[in-house]
Amino acid sequence: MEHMLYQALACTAGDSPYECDTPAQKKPNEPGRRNRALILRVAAKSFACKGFAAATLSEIAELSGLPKANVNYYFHSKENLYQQVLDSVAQRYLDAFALLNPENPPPQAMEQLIRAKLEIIRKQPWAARVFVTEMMHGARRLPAAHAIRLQNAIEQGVACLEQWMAHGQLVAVDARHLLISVWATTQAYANAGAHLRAEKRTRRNEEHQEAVAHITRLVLRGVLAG
Amino acid sequence: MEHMLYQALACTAGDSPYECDTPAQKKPNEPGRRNRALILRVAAKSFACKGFAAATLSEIAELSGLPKANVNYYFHSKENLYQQVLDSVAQRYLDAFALLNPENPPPQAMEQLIRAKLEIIRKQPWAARVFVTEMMHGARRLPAAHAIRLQNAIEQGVACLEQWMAHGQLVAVDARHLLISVWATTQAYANAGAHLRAEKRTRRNEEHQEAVAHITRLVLRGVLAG
DNA sequence: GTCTATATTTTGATAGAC
DNA sequence: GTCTATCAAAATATAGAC
Repeated sequence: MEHMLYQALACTAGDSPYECDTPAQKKPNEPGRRNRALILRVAAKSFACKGFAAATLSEIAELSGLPKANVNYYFHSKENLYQQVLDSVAQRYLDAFALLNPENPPPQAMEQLIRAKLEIIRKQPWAARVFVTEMMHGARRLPAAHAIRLQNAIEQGVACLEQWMAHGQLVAVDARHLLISVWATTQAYANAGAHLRAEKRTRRNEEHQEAVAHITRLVLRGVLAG
Repeated sequence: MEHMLYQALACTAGDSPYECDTPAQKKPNEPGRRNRALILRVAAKSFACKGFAAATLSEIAELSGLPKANVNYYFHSKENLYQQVLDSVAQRYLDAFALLNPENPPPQAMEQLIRAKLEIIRKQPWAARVFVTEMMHGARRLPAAHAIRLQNAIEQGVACLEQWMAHGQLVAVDARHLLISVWATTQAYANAGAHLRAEKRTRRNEEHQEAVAHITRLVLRGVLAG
């Protein structure tokens, strides 16, 4: 049952005005190179806002300014396009969980985890939401390789928390619950902040730092030993 | 922007084996009475697992053991069926937020809120997940009356938290962040617990009490003054 | 590589017999 | 009220010209 934990680490929120994950970079390489990237960004936003089933290739093509058949030509199928969106953030999540390393002191490690997770959402808000929504629905479309690596990363994270508890560095609570709390809180905050997307970058950075501070304080005060 | 908060208070997780919200009660009233209830329960599960767009009336009808046209006859449209699922839990959520009352002492009030939220999920796990997923996607299908009442309930909750902080009963943090943390943590825990549904009821009650204790401890230790 | 036109499938909804 | 058969719309995917 432990291996089910990773499906529970998900939480998302409402849409917001159209703006893609990364600004369109105009590198006139091969002709299709730019189109692929463009479609991928538009698709991330579409899947994030509407979900896999409700999003349509027609709309993705239209918003990309390309004919519908072009999308199928580049990505072959809706399912594959979706999986490539997942691919574009999966590694970041693995790296984030890897921060829970028994070698590190708990307060810093957990703050780094929170910061890393918020950073993912700041850099790729739409793909990140697709990712957590996918986990939320059982991760059935997540390629098996990613799913297994994620399970391992999460189990290692739990083991790390339990080791800290055994060493008296954390209050002894259910490590799974604690990890869930951290995941859910960061994601929920990110979703609340997503509505502020239209504002200035400086404002967003302020919000971001504020969130790291608040979540870290809330979690660490609740669980730090001594 | 404050009124957007309620869209962020959402978090869900993976599916689990088929089992509906409430056991089928066999009251041979009017012929359609039982069918309506049956369809509603099956639909809640379907919408919860697949989302509005991916769920199909055909499958809902099949799982209900009824012909497809019967569903349309009872509920007229997919949209209306979905809204009736939302209706079946909306009031419980309003009641839960109402527990944040400045008259009450913060620790008890917040524990009651956590307990109430977990209780909703325990009684109507599928409808509850449909509800939070709906809020997560912008609450566009939530009937306007419900949406307005929810906004008010949430704003009153935030005001209550801020009043407690002003009186020094809570550490002064961003009240919105705090409410988000509580919502996200309870929902995430509930989702993690959803996988244990197949087990004995006693085990589930243990899990439930354990969750209330853990979440309350985590939140209150992090935020209680003094 | 790019795009127009189309085939195939699926779904929500209804018409009409019983 | 209940159910079979069907319609109309929409979406994925492909065929094939350029």
